[in-house]
Amino acid sequence: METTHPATADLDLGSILQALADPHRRRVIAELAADRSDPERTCHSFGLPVSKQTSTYHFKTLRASGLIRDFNYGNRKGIRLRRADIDARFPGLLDLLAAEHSRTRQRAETTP
Amino acid sequence: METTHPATADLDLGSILQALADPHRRRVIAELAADRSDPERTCHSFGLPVSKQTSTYHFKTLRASGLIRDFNYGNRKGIRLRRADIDARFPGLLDLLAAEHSRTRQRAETTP
DNA sequence: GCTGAGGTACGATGCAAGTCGTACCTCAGG
DNA sequence: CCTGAGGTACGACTTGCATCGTACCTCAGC
Repeated sequence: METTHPATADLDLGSILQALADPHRRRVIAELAADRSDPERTCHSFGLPVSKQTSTYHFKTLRASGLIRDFNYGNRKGIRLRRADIDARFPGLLDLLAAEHSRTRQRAETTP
Repeated sequence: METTHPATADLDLGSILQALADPHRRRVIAELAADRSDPERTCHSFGLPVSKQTSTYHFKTLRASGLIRDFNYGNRKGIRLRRADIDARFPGLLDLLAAEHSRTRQRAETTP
């Protein structure tokens, strides 16, 4: 089964902003954006407080918007941030999310 | 009647991204972001293809998210982009929207 | 070749968001 | 002091979105 990802030139700011409007999806992208090593991660490694089906839905939305690319290994799946593509089309966007992520973590540590 | 605007420190990226997820609102902010002279504009100067009530709703949403500030003159009203505040909290965000705005205009001129 | 973990497909549901109708407010200008 | 343009308040309606239940798929490892 081939998962379809939009081409770099087809990345649409509207779709991306709509994808980032959801707190869960924004958290995922912020976490990915903050890690400059861009590792391949699994869906459930983010610990989203939702069911499996909902998780699938969110990651599908992220893929359709072009923010992530996913790899299907059958019983496992890997996702990776499309950093180069996003930086090329929307420079600064990922920096914003990374900054927000570190600010959120800081607040979480300060007020336990 | 006092319209309440969030303080600069209270600007929330979630609210802002949600506000920018709507095409009409994004168009307004992109247009404002592209004009570096930051003029005070009226609501209907954007020519949104919606009714008066819906327009009120959208501008209220934009104000609540902290993207714009509005001034009530009774029978007239002015709105202005909170550029300094946004640049301070989310540097690069308005540049993204401005770039998108110019790209949209270019495409509109190329394919009439 | 079963089993189980990870993931998908389809459908249903509950709630929020965008839209508009009606009615009302506010001031500038005749 | 009317009138009209710009704007708001409240309520109703409709659509879309996030969520989950049930059922099914795919591969690794035993």
